[in-house]
Amino acid sequence: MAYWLMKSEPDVFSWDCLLEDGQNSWDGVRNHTAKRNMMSMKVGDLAFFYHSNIGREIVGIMRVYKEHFPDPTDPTGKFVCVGVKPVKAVMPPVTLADVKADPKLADMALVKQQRLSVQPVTAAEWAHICKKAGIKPDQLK
DNA sequence: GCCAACGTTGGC
DNA sequence: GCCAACGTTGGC
Repeated sequence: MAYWLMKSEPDVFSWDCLLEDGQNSWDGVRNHTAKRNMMSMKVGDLAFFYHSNIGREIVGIMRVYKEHFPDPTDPTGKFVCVGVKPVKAVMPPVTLADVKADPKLADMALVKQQRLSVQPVTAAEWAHICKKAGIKPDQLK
């Protein structure tokens, strides 16, 4: 069981779009580190949905329901995507400013590797953010 | 809109 | 294989 954080610009694909669709293929990633992370994902892993650029905040939690497969939007066939489903909204959202202001979260890739769009989250970071957001582990079943 | 960080490309 | 040039991401 691993934890992740995945970024999307909300004017391209938002948390509300995911809710509306019920599920989504996380395609369009063109970075090899992000690709490696997606290839490590297992069914049942949980991920924060982060709105980059506009909002700059964690707005939801989703679950991996389909492990990596070739990204249909990649003509070179080099990149992969995973299937995700929404689990729970993070409301109010946990903002980037919140994360930066919290010493326990200072080492998050979100802060240290600004441009990485699919990144691992440690169990401690995951638990801490959920606690901030008032989300209990049994709400993520 | 600016620009820092950083990934990629291509000449050598 | 190095590195300068260039493109993209994403915070501010």
